[in-house]
Amino acid sequence: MIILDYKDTRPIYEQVVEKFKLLILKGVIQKDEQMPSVRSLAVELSINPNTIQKAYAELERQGYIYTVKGRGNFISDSKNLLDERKEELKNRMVLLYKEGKELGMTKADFIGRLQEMEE
Amino acid sequence: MIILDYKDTRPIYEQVVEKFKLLILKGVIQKDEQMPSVRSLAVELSINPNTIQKAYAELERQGYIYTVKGRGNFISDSKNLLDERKEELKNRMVLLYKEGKELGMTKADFIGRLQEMEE
DNA sequence: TATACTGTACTATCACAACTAATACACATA
DNA sequence: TATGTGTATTAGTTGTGATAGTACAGTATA
Repeated sequence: MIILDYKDTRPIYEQVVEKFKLLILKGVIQKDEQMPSVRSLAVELSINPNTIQKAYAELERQGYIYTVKGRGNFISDSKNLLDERKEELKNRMVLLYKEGKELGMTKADFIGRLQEMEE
Repeated sequence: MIILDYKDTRPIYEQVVEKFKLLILKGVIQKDEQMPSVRSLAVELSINPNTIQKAYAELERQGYIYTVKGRGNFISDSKNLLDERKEELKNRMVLLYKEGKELGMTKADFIGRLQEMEE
């Protein structure tokens, strides 16, 4: 279901969180579907169950999944999460622009680069 | 000359590098001007000289400053560096856009947000 | 009820990075 | 020569990421 990148310098649990966030936001895994169990995913990825546990705890904290003790972890409703994520991306772009502005760049510099890409 | 943010989770030496890169690119410190000495800056920021040393080594590696043993660290010519930095910012924005595209966002979403800002 | 799944909690240990601390050495210059 | 530069080295502290092992509690089902 997910693949780890060992060249990536980020912590493993962060990668796991990131991958699942994408799968959930893109709708690949849907509302109330069951997540792989902590132990099975640990075996599949050849890492320690505690690391998966940490990733799941983070996903729950951020509202992406919910836990039912003794049964497993399940996907939350991601409608609002998707909108929040889109806002976050736009805000990060504004921060980039502000950084560029300090160096003498204009909106047109950024917009131009976007427009010259194929959609 | 610079101020550290202890709420920032990044390493101190990275913050020092970042702050000086901005000062140099913006022309606040100019070509051949002298950097504060490792020891004096360490005292000023109340951190260890080795940490400053690490930051300066990184700045030199990236071409922002040059070292004269026994005399001090001095600012390099930043003409090309500025252009490179602008390119880097535009590339980071492209990455943001690609991330958003996976979630169903369009160029217009990003461009719109930029345009509704006052210049 | 017994068994086998779930998640959760805790402790111990290892590795590594960031940072501090102290010291020593080499070069430049007034 | 004295003082201020950068550089190098070694040692120790702290925090984080990850592994390892164990134990416990809730759920489902044969």
